[in-house]
Amino acid sequence: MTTERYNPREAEPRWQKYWTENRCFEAREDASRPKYYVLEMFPYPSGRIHMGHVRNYTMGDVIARFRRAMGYNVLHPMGWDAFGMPAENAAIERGVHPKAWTYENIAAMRAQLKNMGLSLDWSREIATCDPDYYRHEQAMFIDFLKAGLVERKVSMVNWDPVDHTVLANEQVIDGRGWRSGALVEKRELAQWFLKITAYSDELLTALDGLTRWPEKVRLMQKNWIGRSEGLRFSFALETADGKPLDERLTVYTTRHDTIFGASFCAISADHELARHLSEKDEGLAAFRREVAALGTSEETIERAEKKGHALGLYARHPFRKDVRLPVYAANFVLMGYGEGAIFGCPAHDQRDLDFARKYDLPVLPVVAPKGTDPASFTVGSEAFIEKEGDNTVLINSDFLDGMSVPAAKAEIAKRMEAMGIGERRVNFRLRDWGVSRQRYWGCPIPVIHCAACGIVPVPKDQLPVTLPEDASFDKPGNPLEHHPTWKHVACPSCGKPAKRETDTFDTFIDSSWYYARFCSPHADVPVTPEAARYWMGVDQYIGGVEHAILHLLYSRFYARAMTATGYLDVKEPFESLFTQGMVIHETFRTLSGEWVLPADAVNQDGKWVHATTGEPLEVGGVEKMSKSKKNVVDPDEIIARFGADTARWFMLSDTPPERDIEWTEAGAEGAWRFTQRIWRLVNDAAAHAGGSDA
RNA sequence: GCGGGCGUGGCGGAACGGUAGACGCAACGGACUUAAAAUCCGUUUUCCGUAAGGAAGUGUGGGUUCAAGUCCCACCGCCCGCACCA
Repeated sequence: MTTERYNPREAEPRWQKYWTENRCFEAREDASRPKYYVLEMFPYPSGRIHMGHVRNYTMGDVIARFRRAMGYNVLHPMGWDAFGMPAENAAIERGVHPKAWTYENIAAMRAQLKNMGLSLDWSREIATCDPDYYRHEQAMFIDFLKAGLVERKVSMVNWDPVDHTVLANEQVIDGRGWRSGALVEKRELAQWFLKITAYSDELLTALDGLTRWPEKVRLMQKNWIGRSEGLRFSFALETADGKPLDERLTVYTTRHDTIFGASFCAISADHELARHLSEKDEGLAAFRREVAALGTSEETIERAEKKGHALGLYARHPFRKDVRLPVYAANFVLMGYGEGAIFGCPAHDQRDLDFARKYDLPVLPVVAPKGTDPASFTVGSEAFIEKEGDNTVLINSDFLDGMSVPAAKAEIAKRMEAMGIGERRVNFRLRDWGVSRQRYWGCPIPVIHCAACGIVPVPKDQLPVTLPEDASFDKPGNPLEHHPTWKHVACPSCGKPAKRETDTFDTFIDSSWYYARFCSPHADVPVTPEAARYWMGVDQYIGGVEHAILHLLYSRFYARAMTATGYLDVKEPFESLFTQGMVIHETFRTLSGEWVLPADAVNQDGKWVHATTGEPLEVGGVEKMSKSKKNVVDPDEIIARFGADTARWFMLSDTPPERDIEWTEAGAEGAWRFTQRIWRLVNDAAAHAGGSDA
């Protein structure tokens, strides 16, 4: 029995040094051994690692070590998702250059990760803000452009009139810019889009093949893509006094069975027809402005009352000669979905019902439970929506009477197709991916706008288009736009003065292909075919569920786009996905509501008080670690006190990896004792075996 | 509103329809120590009982079954995602 104790402060650096010096974790392609690619979502270099990183990277590390022990050739790389707003905010607030800020943070975090004893291949480290990384992103974008996977179009954006920039939906709080506090406007802006919708169907159906992904994530993506089967058809239009118009009104519906219950049509305020008519109708123009001012945040949508503005036009009912439907511009019709126009059937759609009650439109039920007397079946303030399994039939619907809903849909579709006014159509909720950002700290979009030649891609031999270092951040708006010289270039096509695109890419692009770059991080192509063939796809991907849709969907699209342009030959980048739970911790606050560090809370006779002020404290919930709630625990402190192995052991042993883990002082101490026990066990066994090599 | 998930000791959590609470943490008792830490041994679902033992018990209420934490129905609570998508 030894009385020695394990000293991580001595042992951990010694082993970490050994691993580095002997390049223990550097991966090389080796066709004679089976490969295993384990990847954790790479971090944003905020400056310090947090407990979530510790948990995430420990899980990946254990898998990497396990697979190595099994004889696999393991690739386990690390890099930095290094472009983004916080670096630019630091520049605005503290005058630090985003590049300097970012690389300082990277250095600090790299040291922290090394202290964690992770078996990472640091020879493959990449940072997305490195021109040697983003030049490939630019080259691929140009090829995507040629392949028709990129589009420039005008779209509605959240515009901050004070900061002169587009804001993401998440940056709009209560209709105001999160930074400036200015009321956000909807504005039309020409933006670059990646045509992810070209893959809607495939991204959806291929989900079934991702059997090693969490069901939850697959379902979330499925709902996000949002496939619906319906009918697109058009109404003949006429004026109030019955004069027919040349143009027709095209709508999209999944409830064509309810056509006999239609009592109005509604178009989006942004619909072409509404724009056109508003030129001569000041009331309509005012209505459109009102809708635009409302913003797009969830709360405003929820609170907004259904409102419309009658256009003075009427749509002829396709099957009832005596019926015509008033056409409105309405605030609840979205331009981005379907045709931006609907027919309203109030009896069977709650929104349509609210609208009909407000404008006193007829409510005619056309679907009812089987056996109901059509004459006595009425709809009050709640629309009758049939649920799956309900036994319902069509009523008040001429030739559809008595049919089931699916039969009625089929009949209407058939008739409209025969009449040449409609067609069955599959619609998706998924939109194209707007990737333009009016920001400095991102990858420059490699195109040039020429008055004569239009949009001209930067020739590949002139890549990368690098960011100017001497940008200034003292004015609101895009520093690239303000830069005195950077944007002025000669057109690569005609040589005349032209203007460089000053928008940069959405940083989600950077993270949509980094997994491929890790296969050959120093190559002069995005990824070499040999390396990709050997290492791709990622055998185990690990990260937070908060990326279930955006990052993981974009990456799936990007792999397809790269495959379509010959850069890759893999459609699904991540063969197996694991989403780990969050790290949570107790919270405390004073009676006046200020958050207090858990370390400052002490329990006196069953009551919590502040350790130094003695102020009584309220116990808050156990919540995700966040600076604002002051319940973060710094991994560095834990590693300094107990060593990395203890922190790692606690993260793995306390709670199943997919669930939220509560960080507790007692749990950490328990993990520390356990680490000691293991060490003694091994040390004693070694002593008995006649040697000691701790 | 729509979709999904989860409710078991003080805590993390185990239980092919077959002894509920494995294993671990914490806590408590004991040993060792001048003392503490560490370590080792033991106790630990709740209630009654000195004990032997008994009773209750997996969010709530029903049901299926020889047998239910597990299967079915209804409800309650919490969490997550989407949300005026026609």
